Amino acid sequence: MFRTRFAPSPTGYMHIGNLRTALYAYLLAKKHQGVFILRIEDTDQSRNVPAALAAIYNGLALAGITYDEGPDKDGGKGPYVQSQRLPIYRKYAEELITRGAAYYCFCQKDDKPEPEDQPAHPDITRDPCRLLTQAEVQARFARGLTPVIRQRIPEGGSTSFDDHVYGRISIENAQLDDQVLLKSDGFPTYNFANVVDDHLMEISHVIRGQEYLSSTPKYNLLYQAFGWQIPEYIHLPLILREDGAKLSKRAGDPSFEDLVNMGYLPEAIVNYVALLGWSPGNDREFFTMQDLIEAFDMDRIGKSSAAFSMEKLTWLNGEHIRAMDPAAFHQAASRYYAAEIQKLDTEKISRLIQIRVEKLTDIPAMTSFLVELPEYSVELFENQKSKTTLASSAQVLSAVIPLLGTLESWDNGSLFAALKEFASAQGYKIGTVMWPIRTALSGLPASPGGATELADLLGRQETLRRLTIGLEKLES
RNA sequence: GCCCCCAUGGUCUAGCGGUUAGGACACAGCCCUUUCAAGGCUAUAACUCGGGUUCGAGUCCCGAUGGGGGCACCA
Repeated sequence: MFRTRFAPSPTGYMHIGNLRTALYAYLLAKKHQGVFILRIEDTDQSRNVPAALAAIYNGLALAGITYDEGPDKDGGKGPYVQSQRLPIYRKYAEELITRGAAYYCFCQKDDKPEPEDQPAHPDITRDPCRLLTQAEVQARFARGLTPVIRQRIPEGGSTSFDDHVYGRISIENAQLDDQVLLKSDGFPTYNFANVVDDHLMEISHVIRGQEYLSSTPKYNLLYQAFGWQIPEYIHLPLILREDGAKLSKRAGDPSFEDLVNMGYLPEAIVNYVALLGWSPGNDREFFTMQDLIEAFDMDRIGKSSAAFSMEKLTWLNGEHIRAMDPAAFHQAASRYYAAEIQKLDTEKISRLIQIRVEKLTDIPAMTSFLVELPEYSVELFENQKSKTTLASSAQVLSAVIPLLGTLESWDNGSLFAALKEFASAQGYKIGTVMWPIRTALSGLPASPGGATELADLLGRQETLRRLTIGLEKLES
């Protein structure tokens, strides 16, 4: 039975790296008809942000990642919030002491220099409390001191483990710190809570970032001390910025929610992120969540870190937008239409722009000309490819205004037919007729739709008004 | 500083001892076309460097270089 988990700490928002970790854990579970669990790791009281919990729930929901067990979905292995499991950690930490794999440490926090004060990290020095006798420990308790519980790392030797993506990793025990398992505030550290919970929640595959690679031996020592079965490890390569730096909110790198607000489709982001560190082994790049579940294979996760490319995401987003059902796209696009645009036929607009939109946030700028004709220069009427000049444009417009004024039906088909007929009757290349009209209607060098499509959208009255403005520009 | 990991075009990647080193993004050009986009085609662009092993290394081994990560009563 595959049981995987996503175990974020509620510190703010969903990073891209977190999203991918959650996604892979979800995909692996679903691929094997397993169970995906959400566990909240809120053991650092100083870092908890109340709203962050909501961000996690929203983020997962938005991404389409659904958990089978979690804080609000009891699967019999709860509670799924670590701050609600304090007695459990204490019990197991004390058990570790009896087993000789941990010890009480009465040193004060400030006894050791802060990491940043240490210019270069010295070799690991063992904590003096390691040697405390039972009696000495009792004496300190009697004085009212509250200790932390530290892991007792074996003196010599080395500890190894097998990682699904990185293979066998081996570290000298001398490199391993006697880390704190239970803090003086009674909360466990990540290092400990993780091991206890993964065991108790029967997690079969631990999926997490590569930053845990070198501390994993410490966790294994814990599993061994308890006599617990060690889970499969799947460490994921890091996601970097394109300049090679680490992705970080502080450096302005967007979170998952930020990207959604920037006009990216959650499914496109999920698709893109899935490809960062994993490859299906063929040339396929477009995946829905269902596709991913079917195609995902943990053996195909790569080892080297990947750079997050906004450009490629943007392209993939365009692919997803184009692949949308027109009705679905219209719905997604609707909230980006300005109030004045709503007076026009927005369904028609949606059909026109769907293949041209890369991000939903492109929509306002792409459509604003429909409401207000932009100020434009008369040179816009000159276009080499369409064989237009200021003179030809003036001729075309003056002839076309009366023609369209009396056209029987006003729709794209009729408009196109009428103008095409006009062009061939006058011996014009079709572009020579269409260009000045499109230009006068949009005031732009490029527009989402051709002359007749824009005319259809704007209606007869506005079309004639804009054509007249264009003609006046040409004649002045 | 010590330890761990990684290394194919600018970016994401395929490759798993014998390939004209494949695809995608981006870029440039052409075609299509009522502008743009989309689509189609073409071009430019890569195995970090040394040593081995082998008849034969992008692929295996060692080293160097470069990059990343870890070394908290943070996760």
